This record gives sequence, structure tokens and C-alpha cells, in this order.
Amino acid sequence: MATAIKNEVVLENAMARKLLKALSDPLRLQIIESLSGGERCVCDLINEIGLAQSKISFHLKVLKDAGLITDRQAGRWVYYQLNIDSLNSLQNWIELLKESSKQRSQACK
Amino acid sequence: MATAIKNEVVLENAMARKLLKALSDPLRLQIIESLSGGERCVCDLINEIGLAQSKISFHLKVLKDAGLITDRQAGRWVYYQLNIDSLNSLQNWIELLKESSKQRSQACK
DNA sequence: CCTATATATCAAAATAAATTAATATGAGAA
DNA sequence: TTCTCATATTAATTTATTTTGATATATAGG
Repeated sequence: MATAIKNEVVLENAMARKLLKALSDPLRLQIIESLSGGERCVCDLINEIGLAQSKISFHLKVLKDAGLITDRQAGRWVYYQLNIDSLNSLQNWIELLKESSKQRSQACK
Repeated sequence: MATAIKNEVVLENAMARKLLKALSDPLRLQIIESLSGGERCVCDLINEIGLAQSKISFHLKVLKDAGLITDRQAGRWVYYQLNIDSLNSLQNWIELLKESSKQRSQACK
């Protein structure tokens, strides 16, 4: 449990920024929170969030491009799923930012 | 060390989004990275990053409004500093997102 | 085939954010 | 007080993002 191998990747800033921006939109965050409750098809999201289909599709694309979600087609439906690894990577990226800052304050004390 | 009290706060989504958006801009990220090397006055940032003063000031304001940095005036200079707590809070916010997702996958297995 | 349904894409319009250049503020020096 | 320097603010413009409504694509069922 504590030593589980994490499928994390060191994010480049550009990719981190893409993740951050994707998460920073209220609608997209709603989608992410819905997906944190499990896999959903687009129609589920439309019902749950109550917004135009093209709007949902647009934001799903942004989230997918950022790597925050993955999709899988099943017949006429497309199911989206939260990609936890991307969240791990983002946490890790923030950790590095913190560390580079800590390093300095140790040096000066 | 492991049990140090962290000055973390549970971020509301709106505040988290503000943080995320603030971090997602390339210029602001440059500023943040510069500040991770220690406190800087605006003039330092102007020199280091090489951009118009009003541009730097604008982005500093965005970062400050999001709580990512703090400032302190000393004479004619204003020194900005990275606020590590905000990064902790953001990590924590991501952790909660992950946990709400984990909860579900445990329930289904 | 033909139709209905689910989702994606596109172009135009609306909205939001960033840039620029100019001006304002406010502290210290003269 | 007056001048200069560091920083902030503002208004106008430019650029980026989101929304909207329409149409396209692709799958399944009849």
C-alpha cells in the first residue's frame, strides 16, 4: 500500500499548465467531480450537469487533451473516466515546486 | 518533521480554481519559479524575466489574489514571496479529489 | 437501406483575459 | 517642497476562450 508503484511521470511545465488550466474551469471541474464518482457516458453527464451537449463535448475534449480523462467507446456511447495518474503527476509537480523553494530556505538558515 | 503542523486549509472549489488558473499562465509560472528561489522585489522580476513593468505588476496581482504569493513593502520596494501554504492546500485539494474517486473503486471491487 | 440516437465538430457570436502605453501614487532623496 | 524612482492602476486594444446553434459522423435497430 505505502510502497505501491505509482504510474507517475515528471510533468513538464507546459503539460502541467495544461492540466491546471483544464481543471480551473467551473464546468470542467463539475465534470471531473462527476467522473470521480465513476465512469460516465456523455449522456449521463448531460443529464447530471444539465447543459448543452456540444458544451459538454467541448469541455470533455479539453479535459482529454490535458490527460485528465480517458475515453472508451461502446456501441453508440462513449464512456469517460477520470485518470488518477494525471492527478498524481500534478501533485508531484507541485511537490517539486515546493522542494525547490524549501532548498533555498534551508540554505539561508 | 513528519508530524509538523501544516497550515493547510480545505480549499473550496472556487478558491482552488483561482489557484489553478493563476498557476496555468506561462508568465505567472515564471514568476512563481523565480520566487521559489527566494523573495524578490518587482524590479528583480522585471530584470530576471525581462518584461514590461505593468505586465509583471498585473500578473503579481493575479497571483496575490489567488493567495499564491504575499508581499511586503520596504521603502520604495515591494518584495514578493511564494506562499507555500497555498501549494500545500492545492495538493490537499487534489488529494480529496483522488480520494473521492478511490472510495468508489473500492466499493465496486 | 432508412431511421433514430449518441456524440463530435464547426463557424459565428459572446465573453473573458492579457497586453500596451499612459498616467497615478507614494516613498525617499535633494 | 520638489524631484526621482519603484510600483500600481487604468483605459483601450488585442488575443484567447467559451458558448451557441447547426450540421456531420457513426452505430444500432428496424
